[in-house]
Amino acid sequence: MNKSTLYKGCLEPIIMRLLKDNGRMYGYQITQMVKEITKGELQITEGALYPLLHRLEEQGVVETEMENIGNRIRKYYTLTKAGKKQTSVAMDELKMFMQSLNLIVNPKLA
Amino acid sequence: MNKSTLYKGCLEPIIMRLLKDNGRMYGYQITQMVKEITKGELQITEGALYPLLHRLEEQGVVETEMENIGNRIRKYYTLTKAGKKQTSVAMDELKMFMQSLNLIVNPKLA
DNA sequence: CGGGTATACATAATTTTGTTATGTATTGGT
DNA sequence: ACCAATACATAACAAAATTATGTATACCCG
Repeated sequence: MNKSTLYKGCLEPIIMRLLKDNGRMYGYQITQMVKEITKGELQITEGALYPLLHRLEEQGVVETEMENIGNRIRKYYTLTKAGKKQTSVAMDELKMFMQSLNLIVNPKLA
Repeated sequence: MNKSTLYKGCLEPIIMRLLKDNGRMYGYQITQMVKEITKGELQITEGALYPLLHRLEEQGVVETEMENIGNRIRKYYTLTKAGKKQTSVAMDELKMFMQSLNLIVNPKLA
């Protein structure tokens, strides 16, 4: 009965959205921002995030830059041009989905 | 790029919600009602629905009755008492999740 | 009357995707 | 010295959906 499983399927568009808004982000930063924005409701696990980011890179949705912060490495992700287009589409779909969810959860509005 | 994959993880609460609203439903009816309510946006596949219903029955969330319609059989599902309680919890979680999604997709409201 | 579509169930093989666990390594506070 | 936070990564596993398939009745159309 773990509520966190709800976002299965939505994780990808969520990440894409954050990247679109913030331009350039690294993985850990994404997990923290999601936690912050949702007041701790959504917690993205690293085991879900990193493989997803790698997949998006393979697909040409994002591109990466490494940056050294002191002796520590950060891997920054940015949406490619194609990735931005895909994000727009994904956002439309996500919004439609949210409306659909709403219609089901809130049938009185029908 | 199938938008339908978005509801992965939300299917169970969606079904529970419909059962709570409509009292007694059969599988095919559920697929049709979801399609109708969401104007064709959400299409639940049978391969996802039936195993889910069976799981819910095993877990004591729903109980079933067979009914003969002509020569055809319908299997009706109803929430058990425990199932109704779980549905309330699931709805709270789903609403929280929807709010979280909103915060991410609609950051301007922050 | 034959064929396609809708109704209505079910399940198996496969794929996708997330959880859990683990590993490495730096940084900073106490 | 030690623990928590930062920051990456990946492997083993589990859950849950897709896709494909199967069975069977009912109904409409040409």
